[in-house]
Amino acid sequence: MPELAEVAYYCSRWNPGIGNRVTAVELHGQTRCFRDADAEDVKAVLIGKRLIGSRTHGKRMLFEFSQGCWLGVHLGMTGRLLTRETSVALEKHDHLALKMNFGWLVFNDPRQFGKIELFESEGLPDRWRELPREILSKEFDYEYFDRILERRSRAIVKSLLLVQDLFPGVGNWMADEILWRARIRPDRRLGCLGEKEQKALFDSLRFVCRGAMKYVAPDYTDPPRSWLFRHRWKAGGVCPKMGKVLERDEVGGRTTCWSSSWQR
DNA sequence: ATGCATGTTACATG
DNA sequence: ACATGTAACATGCA
Repeated sequence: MPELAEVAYYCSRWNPGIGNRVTAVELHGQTRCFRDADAEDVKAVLIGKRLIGSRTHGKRMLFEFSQGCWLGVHLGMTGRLLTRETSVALEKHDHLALKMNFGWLVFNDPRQFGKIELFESEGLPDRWRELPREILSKEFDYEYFDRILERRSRAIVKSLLLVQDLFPGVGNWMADEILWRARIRPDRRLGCLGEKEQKALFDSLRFVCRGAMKYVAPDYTDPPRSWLFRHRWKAGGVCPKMGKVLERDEVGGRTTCWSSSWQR
């Protein structure tokens, strides 16, 4: 589920913990979510620390704790963050739970494609110092975008949009939404895109990211019916522009939805 | 039972 | 070296 705006939403689910101290830690250290972290360290290090703040970058989240302690979270396919009241029991897929005075901060992930990381460093962890430009940042301008496309003429446009080092936060539904709005078929090669199409792709990329942050990030509200999003999964779903049944097939290894009469 | 899922990555292939 | 494709990861749902 979680792409750019969903990640921002889930990150904010832990806001109630900001300023509070971790009094206990429960975790399932043997699960895949701890493949890149020493579970015992996570437990030992976090107890007694105060949550200072959080940030996201694309699909990544970072929580800052006191004394130079940082918790990285990636939600994978089915991860989410939530809070639980102290009185309720933790659930099966609650792989990490931080106890605070008001309840638990919980990381839950049935499929375990998500990931927990622990960093101990004075300032921002190294991993977070050199990240690609964020799509909605001022530095992500057309010149930068053009340079990304320049040397990848053979790449399939949908696959390119999913590369996190280039377009941090874009996932499967956003990529389809972007291409639909730009009227470009997902299986096109970059090399055959015209100047106008490339410009449309850039505008659409920023539009979809901005819209996702506006609609989804605050409270997980779905985008409007004028977006492909609302139609893409329904059997017999129809293109909001053309009123014709949407196509669905695999492109670049991912299930892809597009409107063959609308996209060229 | 079968097929599929909004993610990432190691490995294979060209 | 580079670019793209595939399998694998683990679970739940229709």
